Amino acid sequence: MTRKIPQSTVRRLSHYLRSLEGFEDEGGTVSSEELAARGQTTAAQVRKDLSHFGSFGKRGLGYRVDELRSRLRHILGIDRPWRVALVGAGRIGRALIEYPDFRARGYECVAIFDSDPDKVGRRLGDQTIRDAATLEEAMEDLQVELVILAVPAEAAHDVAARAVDVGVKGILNFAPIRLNVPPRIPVQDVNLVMELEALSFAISQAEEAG
Amino acid sequence: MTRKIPQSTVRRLSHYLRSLEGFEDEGGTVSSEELAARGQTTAAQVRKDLSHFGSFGKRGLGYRVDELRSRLRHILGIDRPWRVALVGAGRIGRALIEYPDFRARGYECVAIFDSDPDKVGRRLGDQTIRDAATLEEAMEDLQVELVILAVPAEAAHDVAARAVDVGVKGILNFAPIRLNVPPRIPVQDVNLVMELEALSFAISQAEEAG
DNA sequence: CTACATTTGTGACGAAATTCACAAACCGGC
DNA sequence: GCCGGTTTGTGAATTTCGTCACAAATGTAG
Repeated sequence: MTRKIPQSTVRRLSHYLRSLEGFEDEGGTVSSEELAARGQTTAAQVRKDLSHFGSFGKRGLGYRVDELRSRLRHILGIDRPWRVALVGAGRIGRALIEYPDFRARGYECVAIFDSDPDKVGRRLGDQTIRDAATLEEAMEDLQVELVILAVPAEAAHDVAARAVDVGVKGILNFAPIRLNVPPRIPVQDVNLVMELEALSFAISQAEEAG
Repeated sequence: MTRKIPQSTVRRLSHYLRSLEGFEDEGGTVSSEELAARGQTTAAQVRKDLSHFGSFGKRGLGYRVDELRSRLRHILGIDRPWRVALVGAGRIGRALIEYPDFRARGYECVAIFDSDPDKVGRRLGDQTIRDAATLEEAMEDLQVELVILAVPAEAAHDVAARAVDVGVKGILNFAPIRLNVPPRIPVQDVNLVMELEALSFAISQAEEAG
């Protein structure tokens, strides 16, 4: 029932959940048609996406909003808290950690590291910035599960390897390189330059065509 | 030769370019095999991706590094400067604008807007933050081509519509909603919550399987 | 209880992207 | 100039993803 799930399906699930959170009608139901309208997709796609994970939803009625919501949270793995560490207290790292939705969705920042001596010891959010040299010990103690990697490209491989060594389960990678970690460790790349380039590409294409 | 290009191809092109920039060997050549090794893909995929845009590269030899680099820049539309405006001078917008690669790649921030009176008039980077109410006039004067939209979800639709009205060509959207703009206007969504959820999903899946 | 109006879940189909495999092109050496 | 070793470019096969269409299930009205 739940084998190879397309990445695009996961992104849509996330989007469905976002739509459902805008719903106030607690006890109500929602049809695949309605979800599709909010999500730039089709009703069939919504049903197919959900069917990968079982069949909740009643024929003739639709999906119960509250149930679907908690199912999606479970599927996406956000029905439990995650212990997160930020490595690299630069602009991007800070922006993310102070992002209000971050904590609200169960991502709990339990440690922040940086290698810059000027930053070590200062506070950020409710954490004191630790020396990156103490990364292994601290991550093990604090049982960090997830690392947000926001360091320069040169340092990224090293940090990733060390984090994986002490049992981290996944990495959100802002460094513009492909990390070389064992395949069992999921890595999600976020690359703002790539997004900008995709945009300028699309514009250039549109100009040529039009 | 260059019709419907998959989004995944564009992302890979961007990645190839990043790899090539790490190359010092100016006059040298690189094979699809080598590019694939750096890019988490296959040699055939590299060749197929490039073949969408013509056939540069010499059989038996590979691709000339400097030529491929400039070709990719042209394809991605970054062989010319882009006039960019930032709307929303919050954490995310600031992080992006101060990102060193940003300007280095030809994205020139020519205006910053915010609706918060406390922020209007303050400086950010080399710009003074303008009142969002003056958006139309300023964008037209400054010939803004590209908008980075980093405002709360409630305001995003309105700002997007107004920007499109005064001739903006594309939008990099950080608001967690699907913008409702004419299809001729490319929109690139960046959604950090979605990335985190994709990551926790992948981890949960890996745990179930392993 | 029956007829009817909905809406899901899913197998069959079609489109799209990736991989395969190989002929054509190129270089260097002799 | 020709041969051998390489590597591209690309049609064809394969795999993956999205769409369609419809039977099965459910609620409602009478």
